[in-house]
Amino acid sequence: MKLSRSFYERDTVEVARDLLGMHLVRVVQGRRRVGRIVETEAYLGAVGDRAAHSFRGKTPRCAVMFGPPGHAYVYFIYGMHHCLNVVTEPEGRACAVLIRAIEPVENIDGKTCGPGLLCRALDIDRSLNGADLLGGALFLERPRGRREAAVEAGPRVGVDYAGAWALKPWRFFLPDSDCVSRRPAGRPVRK
DNA sequence: TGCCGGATCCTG
DNA sequence: AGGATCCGGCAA
Repeated sequence: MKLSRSFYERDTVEVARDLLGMHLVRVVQGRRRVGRIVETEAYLGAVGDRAAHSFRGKTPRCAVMFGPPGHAYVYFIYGMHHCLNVVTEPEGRACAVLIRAIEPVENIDGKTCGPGLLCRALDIDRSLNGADLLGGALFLERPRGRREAAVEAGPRVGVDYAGAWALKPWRFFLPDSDCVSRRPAGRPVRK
């Protein structure tokens, strides 16, 4: 069942946590590519989050964040990767949730553990920036029989420049998944 | 107009 | 540890 506008129009941290276990669906040439979301991060433009693209106000790149909830904010980074966000909260708050990792469920080729990799696997680029997530090309679904799973939180990845905001535990992931782009801070996992 | 660095990923 | 490789955002 497709997630409704009201699902997105809520507190961003809650949305980020609730998105774990949901299915991300990308339709390419009538074929559904589906992945299970296992890692997200909340970005709160509304409260001055220095790590958020919207922190310094509305610019052409992040304009979609200032729009209505339930739309895709896709940006291009490091000259070679795309990242997918979903816009949250009432219009104008400029908040979004970054989708960082999915597990393959249906018709997925290639790696999907990491924001750039999942966009490559799902053929997501800036042509989808601003796309309505209640439309047919890109949307999220609550899978039937979605099971309860352990959730962990920690600091967001790659935002050390954001000072105190970098410490906020706004990264959420399913620790039981082996498809998490980066382990929590601390010692690397040994085998 | 120029330049600096990034919500990343891969290789060595 | 460092390179790839574009472009957004800010300073000048």
